[in-house]
This record gives sequence, structure tokens and C-alpha cells, in this order.
Amino acid sequence: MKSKPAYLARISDAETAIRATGDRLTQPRVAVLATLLATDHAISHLDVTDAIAHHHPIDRVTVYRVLEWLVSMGIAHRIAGDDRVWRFMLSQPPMTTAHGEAKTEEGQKENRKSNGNYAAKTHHQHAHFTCNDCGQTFCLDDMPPKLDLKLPAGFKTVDIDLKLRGQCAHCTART
Amino acid sequence: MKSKPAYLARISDAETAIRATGDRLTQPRVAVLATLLATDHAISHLDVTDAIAHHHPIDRVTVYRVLEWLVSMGIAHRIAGDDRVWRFMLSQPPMTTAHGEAKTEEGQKENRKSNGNYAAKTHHQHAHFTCNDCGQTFCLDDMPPKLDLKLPAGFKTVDIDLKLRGQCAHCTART
DNA sequence: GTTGCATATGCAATCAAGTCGCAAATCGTA
DNA sequence: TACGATTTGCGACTTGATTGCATATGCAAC
Repeated sequence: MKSKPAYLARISDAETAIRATGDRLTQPRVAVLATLLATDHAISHLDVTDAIAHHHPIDRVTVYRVLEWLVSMGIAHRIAGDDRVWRFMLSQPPMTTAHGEAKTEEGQKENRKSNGNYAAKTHHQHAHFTCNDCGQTFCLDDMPPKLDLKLPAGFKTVDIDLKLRGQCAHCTART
Repeated sequence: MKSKPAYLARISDAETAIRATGDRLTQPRVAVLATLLATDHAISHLDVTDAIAHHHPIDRVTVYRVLEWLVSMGIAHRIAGDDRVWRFMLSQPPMTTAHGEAKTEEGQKENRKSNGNYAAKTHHQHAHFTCNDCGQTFCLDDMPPKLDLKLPAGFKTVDIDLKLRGQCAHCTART
């Protein structure tokens, strides 16, 4: 199915980004991050495992842990799917980097800083789109929607997740 | 903990609503729906099971199935939690009925009709708020936010889920 | 009121995502 | 090159949810 692993092309980008974190540069981390770099939609730990295992074996627990590490570094973020499976994708949607240059060290560090405990002031906001046909989840953070929303008195919002479902451009074109 | 099962007070309301579906009126269905009617936030199947089991034993599988049935009838809807646990609450938030009158048969029938396969035109929209402190999830459908959002070309939205996290009124007051 | 049958329930077994503990391997440094 | 801290891999385990099937139940026809 996956004849030539697409993630191989992103390995050096992945290495750069991982080195920028200051943590250890390991094969599994490189492979997982390269996989994320090579995709434009959110993928599950299983997707990651499959994509990599094709090329060289990797333990699923390791994938879980690397993914979690990437999230804690602010490099990736997780999305709760409707099938109660976590999906992951880069914090900066790869659309902006996939055909350009990899993330810079500064970018990573900034992400990292703002991550640790982001409970405070910032309204963290994400928007995702899941296609009912192909099941893929895309990140819409490029176009943050304006929300006009008033909460009941006393409610304080810290974090906003907008999840859209429908038909993606690709599936629309096919019908 | 739950000294007097609150759901008992809602049993006749539940019976009315279930009869309105045309399907069988069974003890488990009544008990589960009455439990949902008696709460103002989204609860898990386990919450439902516990609440009922206190009064008379019920199998957890039955709870799953009844909950699923309620969703298919359009009476309840499910919310994917951050802990990969489904939570359920009435489609019409019970705040509007809890201290007033139970849902009418007409209301139920209407729900049911619009549910079956709602893929078509309607933008189904839900807004939920989960408290980071107490963990409770509330339905904010009373105050639909206005969304100003443009999707990439070709994307068609059918369904919108807005999930907010923060601190609920109760927990805010306590701090 | 009784009977028959479709439908729901209860139980046990099973599935799958995700986590934990620990020994062995690996990375970066002294 | 060797050492020590960090990661990885493996197996066992947890837990929410699902499936199959025999039994029980609701409802309608008689």
C-alpha cells in the first residue's frame, strides 16, 4: 500500500526540529516527527506506527511516548476523534511548511515555552475539519473563525476547540 | 453518596417521552432516560449505571444500548470527552425542562424526524463547556455562538461542534 | 386473560486504545 | 572510549466499549 515511505524525505527537517528542543535525538523521534511532517492531516498513533514500521520496526508504545513528547514540546497537538482515538498533527499546520522550509529553532523554542502550562491567560483555539467520507481530519488554524459567544455568568473559557464535520474538498470534487 | 436517586422524580416524564417514540416501553429505557432528565450536564454511561444501580440493578451493556437507542431517536446526543469516554445528555438541554414541564410528545416526534439521517442541509451545531476543575460538561446550545468562518474552497460543513474548556460558574465562585 | 412472537435484556467473552514497570539499548558527554 | 542518564522495547495490564447468544419481557392478537 505504502510503497515508498513519504516520511523519508522529511528526516533532516525532523532532525533539525528535534535538536532544537535540546532533548535527545533518537531514531524513533526522528521517524515519528518526519511522518507528521510528511502529512497534511491529523493521524493516529496507529497510522504513524504503520507508516514507519514499513521501513523499520518500531514499538507502538514508543510511538505513544514520542507523540506525547512532541505534544509536551509544543511541536504537535492532539485531537480527540469521534471514534475515541487520538490523532496528532503539527502545531504549525504543515501546509505552511511542507513545501517550504522546516520549522526554525526559534519557532520551536517559542512553542515550547508557551506550552508547559498554558492555563493562564491565553485563549488557546483550534479548529479542525473531519471529512465524513474519507475520514481525514484537517487543521483549519490558518483561518481562525471569529466567535461571538457569550457564556453564562461566571464561566471562564481557557481553551476553544472547534470541530467541523462535512465533506472535504477532495471528496466534494469526486462526487 | 447518592442517597435518594434523583431520577425517580422524572420517571413519568421519561415514560411519556419513550411512548412517543413508538418503540417499546421498558424499565431500563425509563430508568436511563429519567436519569438524563434529572441531570443538567453530560454524564457517562458509568454515571448512568451507578445512578440507576443504586435503586435497582441494571447491566452496563443495557445502558450502552439504551443510550445508543436514545441517540438514534434524537432524544439524546453524545459528546466525545477528552478522556475518550462518551458522555450523553438530552438533545434539548434539560435546563429548559428540568424545573418546568417535561418534553411533549410533539417535541420528541419532531426530534426523531429530524434525526434519522441529518446529513442533508441542516447545520447541526452544538456547543459544550467542560470545566477543568470539576470535570463536568455542560451544554451551551441555548446560546448558539455566531461563527464567522470561511473554509478552504470545496469544503462543505454539515455539523459543528464547539468545545470550550475552562472554569464553570460553580468552581469560579469557589475560588 | 392467555398466547405467540418480535424485540430487549443480561451475561460472558472479546476487542482495542492506551498505560505501566522494568530490563536492555542508546545518546551525548566527560 | 567509557560512563551515566535517558529512551526504547517488551509483556502484562487497565478500561471503555462491542459482540453473540440464550433468556426474559412487552405488546398485540386472539
